[in-house]
Amino acid sequence: MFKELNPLLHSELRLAVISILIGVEEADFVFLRQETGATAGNLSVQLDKLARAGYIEIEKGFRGKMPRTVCRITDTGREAFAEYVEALKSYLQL
Amino acid sequence: MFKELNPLLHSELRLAVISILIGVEEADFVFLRQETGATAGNLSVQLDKLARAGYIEIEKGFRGKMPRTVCRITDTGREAFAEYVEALKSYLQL
DNA sequence: AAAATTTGGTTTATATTATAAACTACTTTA
DNA sequence: TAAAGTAGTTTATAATATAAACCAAATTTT
Repeated sequence: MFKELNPLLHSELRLAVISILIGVEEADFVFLRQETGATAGNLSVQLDKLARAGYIEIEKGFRGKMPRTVCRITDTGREAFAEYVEALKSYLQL
Repeated sequence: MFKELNPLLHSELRLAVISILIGVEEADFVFLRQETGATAGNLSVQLDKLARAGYIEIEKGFRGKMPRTVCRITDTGREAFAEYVEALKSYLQL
């Protein structure tokens, strides 16, 4: 009846991050922070969880002299998101 | 950009319960347990949270000699669910 | 050129949540 | 009448989300 909701995606902030990354080539920490309104600490933790799950790739570099963390969604992440949306539909009758 | 997700509804089991109750006149504890696959303890706790929020009504009675807990969604609950679904759409681009 | 502030984060502590395990009270069956 | 089942509740524990505190380097201010 109800499909299981991937707990890694069933989280407001992580879902927002994935939702952003789905639509763009890449996004950096500052941008994600602005778009989601999250605190830096929270964002840092949640990005790490997504990366450990293999749903996103995180690349740390520099823009000029300032550190810059760039995120990209992976194929695994894209798949997981699609499944999550399918599962949700069983709850929302969309 | 992203709408806030009502944390009371953004929970797998509570969402399943509301999803069931949206579609029926009423449902009892045993039925909800079967449909959701939840443990009795978990269901009991989550039903209580939904009731305290005014999202469902709980009526305790008897069927013959056995206790029977019947649940019904309220207008408040229906509204909250509709808003939750709308909010979700901002994450899922549905 | 120090000192203070800002930027871009990470780590750690805390509060909340979800969940299962343990328990209660009563009923049915052997 | 003892054992097992039914219908739940309460409590303990583990997992989670989140913010607060922190850090290092860069930039700005005085």
